[in-house]
Amino acid sequence: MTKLDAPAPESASAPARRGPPAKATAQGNGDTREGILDAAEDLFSKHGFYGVTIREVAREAGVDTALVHYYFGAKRALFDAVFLRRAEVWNSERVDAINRYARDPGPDGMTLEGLFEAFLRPPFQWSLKGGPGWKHYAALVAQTNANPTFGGETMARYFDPAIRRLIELIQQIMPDAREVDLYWAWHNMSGALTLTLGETGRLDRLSGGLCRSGDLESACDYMIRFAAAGFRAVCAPEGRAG
Amino acid sequence: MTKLDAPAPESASAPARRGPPAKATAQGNGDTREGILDAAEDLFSKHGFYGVTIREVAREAGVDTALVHYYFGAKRALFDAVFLRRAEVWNSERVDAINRYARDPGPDGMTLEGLFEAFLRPPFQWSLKGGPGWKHYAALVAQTNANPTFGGETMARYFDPAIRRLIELIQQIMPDAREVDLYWAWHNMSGALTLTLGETGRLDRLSGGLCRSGDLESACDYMIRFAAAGFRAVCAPEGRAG
DNA sequence: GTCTATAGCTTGATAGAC
DNA sequence: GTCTATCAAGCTATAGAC
Repeated sequence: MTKLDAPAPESASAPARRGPPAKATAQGNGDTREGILDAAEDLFSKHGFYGVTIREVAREAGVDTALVHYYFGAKRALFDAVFLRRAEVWNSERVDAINRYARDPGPDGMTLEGLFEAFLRPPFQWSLKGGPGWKHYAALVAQTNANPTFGGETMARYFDPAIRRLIELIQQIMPDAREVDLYWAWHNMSGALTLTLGETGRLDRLSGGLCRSGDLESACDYMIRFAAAGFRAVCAPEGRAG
Repeated sequence: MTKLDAPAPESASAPARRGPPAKATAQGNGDTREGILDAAEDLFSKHGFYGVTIREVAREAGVDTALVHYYFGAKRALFDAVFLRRAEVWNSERVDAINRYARDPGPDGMTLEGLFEAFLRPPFQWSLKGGPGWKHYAALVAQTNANPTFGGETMARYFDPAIRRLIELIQQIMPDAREVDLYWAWHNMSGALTLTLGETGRLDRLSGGLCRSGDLESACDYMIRFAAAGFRAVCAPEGRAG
């Protein structure tokens, strides 16, 4: 069982490593570190933590296995480093977007569609236009969110505050909504978001090519309309609000 | 890369194994075989294919590792056997349910809510009351659906026909809906279903205990209302139908 | 910083006694 | 059918030269 238990995630007060730099230093070769993270991000997103070996990461990064340990220590620390690298920008950007929208929603005031547009578009845009790293990261987040073992603390620390802020703003639009309904509605939306960002290709096959998993522009448009209607149905029955 | 490539799934024309029984034989001890499948199902659903070792499966099943290979051959074949065991009953039951509903929808005719109730309730009920094996299986399906590498062929073979039948019946309710819209709407609903059946516990933490992942009765109720409204918004804009 | 070399262990799978 | 015993290969991680 030992191996299957989730290895201890990066702890706040951990010594973490022996001597090497936790981040790229001024004189040090930051490219090597970033290259290892890129390779690990790619592989972890496709095969999961246990489906990737340090050797494969090293090979894809074009470095030696010892170097991976030199920079990141244990394998789990490498995973956490991958996950953390983009977590903050990912979430701060969409929180900024909904806060901007709340400040200046336009003449008609805030709508669920407008709010979701602000909240969802950034991750979709990163995935589409941020380069392959961001696409891999999106898939990694999707996979991690669907897995109870990994990233529990990290997901909660970085992602939950963003979601809570979103729900606060939804409450401004639907002041009579019950909180429990809001969370369940979010859960439905979150599942859709997760599956979409994974780009598994299942929809392509199911639809006989009619839909493409990679068409994230469409996916985002559909999700906004689908979720807004879903929230209204679940949180504002009998025309209470919304 | 070799290890990471998806091992060949159970092929239709494969010899598969050397001598041992592919299924429980009359005189053979079917309990052992089933016990191995139960253990593997549990572990795979929690840690994924690469996160589980044959030794752990054997230990949890209370048998020797050699016996696992005796019954199932390679590790991937064991995974496929786990996945296949409940796939047919899982899907045939929900297809039967929607077909029954389509034949006798009640006085008001078919509704999206009624159809989704018929389609969604069976897997939720299995997960709630079918014993731990069914709960593990639900989580395994959820995880597999979200992963591009595994179960591609198996998922398509057993699950896609059921979904296509569901979409056919939705088309009877919303005859003017465009097919592409129906598939994208399904995709949103599928993501919610997947995340819910995984019971990851993320929602419990996010909501501060207000919602419980294990409360599948509520989860199903919410999903039906959320998805029905979502389908209408996406597939029947401007009150075309539905 | 980057490498070679290797320790120390675990893995999937098999051979063969019973 | 079930076990013991074992193999070859692969793994993470480290020590130490440069």
